[in-house]
Amino acid sequence: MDEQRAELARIAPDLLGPAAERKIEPKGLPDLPNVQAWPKVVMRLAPFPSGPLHVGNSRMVILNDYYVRRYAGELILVFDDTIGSEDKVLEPDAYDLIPQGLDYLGVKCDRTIYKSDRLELFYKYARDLIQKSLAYVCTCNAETWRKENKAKGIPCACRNTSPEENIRRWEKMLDGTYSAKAAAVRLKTGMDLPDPALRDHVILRVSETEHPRVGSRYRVWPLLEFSWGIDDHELGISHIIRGKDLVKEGKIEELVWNMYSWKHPELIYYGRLKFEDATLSKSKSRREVKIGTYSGWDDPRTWSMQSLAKRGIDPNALKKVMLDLGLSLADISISMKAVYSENRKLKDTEAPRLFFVEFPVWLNLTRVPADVVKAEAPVHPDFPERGFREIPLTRKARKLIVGIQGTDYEHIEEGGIFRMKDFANFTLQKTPTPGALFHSREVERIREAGAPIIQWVPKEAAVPVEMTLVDGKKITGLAEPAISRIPVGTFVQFERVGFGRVFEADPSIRVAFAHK
RNA sequence: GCCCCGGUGGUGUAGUCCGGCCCAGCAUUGGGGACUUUCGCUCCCCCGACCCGGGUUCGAAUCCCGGCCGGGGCACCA
Repeated sequence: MDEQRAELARIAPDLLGPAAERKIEPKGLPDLPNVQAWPKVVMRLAPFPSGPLHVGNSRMVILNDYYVRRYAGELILVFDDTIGSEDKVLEPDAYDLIPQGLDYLGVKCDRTIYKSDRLELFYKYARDLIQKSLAYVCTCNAETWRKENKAKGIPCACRNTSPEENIRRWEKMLDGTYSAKAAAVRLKTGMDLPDPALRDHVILRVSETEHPRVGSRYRVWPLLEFSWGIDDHELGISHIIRGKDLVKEGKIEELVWNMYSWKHPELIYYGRLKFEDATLSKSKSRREVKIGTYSGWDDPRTWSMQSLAKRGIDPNALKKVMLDLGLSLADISISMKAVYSENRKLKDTEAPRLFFVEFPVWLNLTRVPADVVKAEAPVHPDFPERGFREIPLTRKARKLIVGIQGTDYEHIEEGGIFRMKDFANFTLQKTPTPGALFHSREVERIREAGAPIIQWVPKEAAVPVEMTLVDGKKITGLAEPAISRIPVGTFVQFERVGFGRVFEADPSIRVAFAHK
C-alpha cells in the first residue's frame, strides 16, 4: 500500500492531493437532498389521531423536528384525521394527547392543520381529475375488481365511461345515492403498471362513519395517498421523512404531482423499528385504557410519551437514541436499554438517593450502642454539599428493628457479616425471629472482608411506597423517612434497586419505576 | 404470481454514491478492572463484524454479475 502510494506520488503527484483533501462528509445524519431547490425547508408531522405518540412514532417526530431545526425551516402539525377504517379508529382524546407528547419532546410546530377541515379542497381536485378523465368512479365490487382487474391488469368497464357520466356518479357519491362500498373514485395510475399495488388505486370512497370533529357533515373521504398528494403541494412541503411502510403511497403521490406538473417534495424513508422489550399496540392500549386495566394513557405498557414523562425519562435520552438510528431503510430491532442508558447518564447527577426495601425481612438488632440514635446517608455520593438524609433509629419496647430486602437475607449466610449502608456492620442471625448482631461501625472492616453492603429501612419510621413497574404491576415496599420530603416529580434513585420518579405524594407516595 | 427494499461485531450505526486515509470508527450490551459506604455515575481494558461465490483492479465493505438470506407491498387503513 505504502509502496503503491509512493509510486503514485512519483508518477502522478497531483492525484494524491485532491483525494487527501476531499471533503469528508460529517458524521451523523446526512444532509437533506435538494435543499437549494426550495425557498425554505418545510416539513410536516402527520399523525393519525388514534392515541398518544408512543416510542415507535417518536422516531418520525424526532427526525422531522431535527431537520427542521438544522435548516431553520418550518414544521407543520397535520392531524391526518380522515375517517380511517374499522381497525384504524379515530380517538378524540388523541387531539390533546399528541400535542402533549410533542411538548414532552420539546417539539414546536409553527402551525396546526386538520385534514378533516380540508374536505372541500380534496373534492375540488377530485372533480377536476374526473373532468380531465384522469380519475373515474368505479362501481365494481371491490373484491372482484381486485381479482379480475387489478391482478390481471385488465381495466374494468367503469374506466372508459365519459367524464360526464363520471361526474354524475361523483354527485351520487356525495349526495348519498351510493352507500359505502357501492362506489369509489379511482385514479388512472395505469392498469398496465408492472406493480399491481399501484394499479388504478382508490383515492376517495364513501364512509358513513361519524367523525369526532366534523360529525356526519361529509360522507366521501379521501385516502392518504390522495389527500397528501394534494396537501404536500398545497402546504408547500419540501421534504418528507417517514417510515417505509408508506413508499407505495409515495409513488401514488408522485403520480398525482405529475398529473398537475407540480414540483416533487423530496421523499425520504426509514425502515421499520421494533423494540425487543416493548410491545407497541395502539389498538390494544386503547382497549385496555377504556376498560381500565391500564391506569390511563400514561400506563407504562402504552409506551406513550406520557408514560415516559411519568417515569422520568428525559426526552433527550429518547432523542439521542432515535437520531443515532439514522435514516437506514433496513428494518431494525433495538432495546429500550439504549434509552435507559442515556437516561442514566443524563439524570444520575440530579437523582437523590434513597433506601427502598420491597419485601422486608425484619431484623431485631442487638448490641447496637445506646448512643447510636440515627444514621446519616448522603443525598448524592458525588455531591456531599447536598447534605445528608437522617434515618432515625428509634427503639420501641427496647427493641431496634430494621428491614432488609428478602433477597439479601437469603443470600447472606447465617453468621455472615454485612453492612447496612451508611450505618454499621452486623452479623446475620437466621434464627426463627431473624436478627443481626452489631459488629462494628467502620466501613473499612467490610471492604476488607469483601462483604455485601445493603440498603435497609427502620421499622418505626419507614414510609410505605407503591411502585409501578414497567409491566404495569404495582409493588408495595417501604422507603426511608426522607422520602416524605421529596417533592412530587422528583427523579430518585432507590439504591441497589433502580431509578424512578415520584408522581404522587398525597394521600400516599407513588413512584413510577424507570429503569435499573 | 407480480412488484419493492434491505444484508458491517449480540444490538444499532459510520464508511458504500465519488475504490486506496478501513488489517473497518463510534455507541450500547456482555466480560474484566479502577474509583466508590449502591448492582448508580465516571474512567480504563477486553471479546466481537464487512451474507456467499465469481469478476474488474496494483488495490474492493465500497464497482459489476450470479446466488443466498431477511423484510415489505399488492385494502374503498394510516
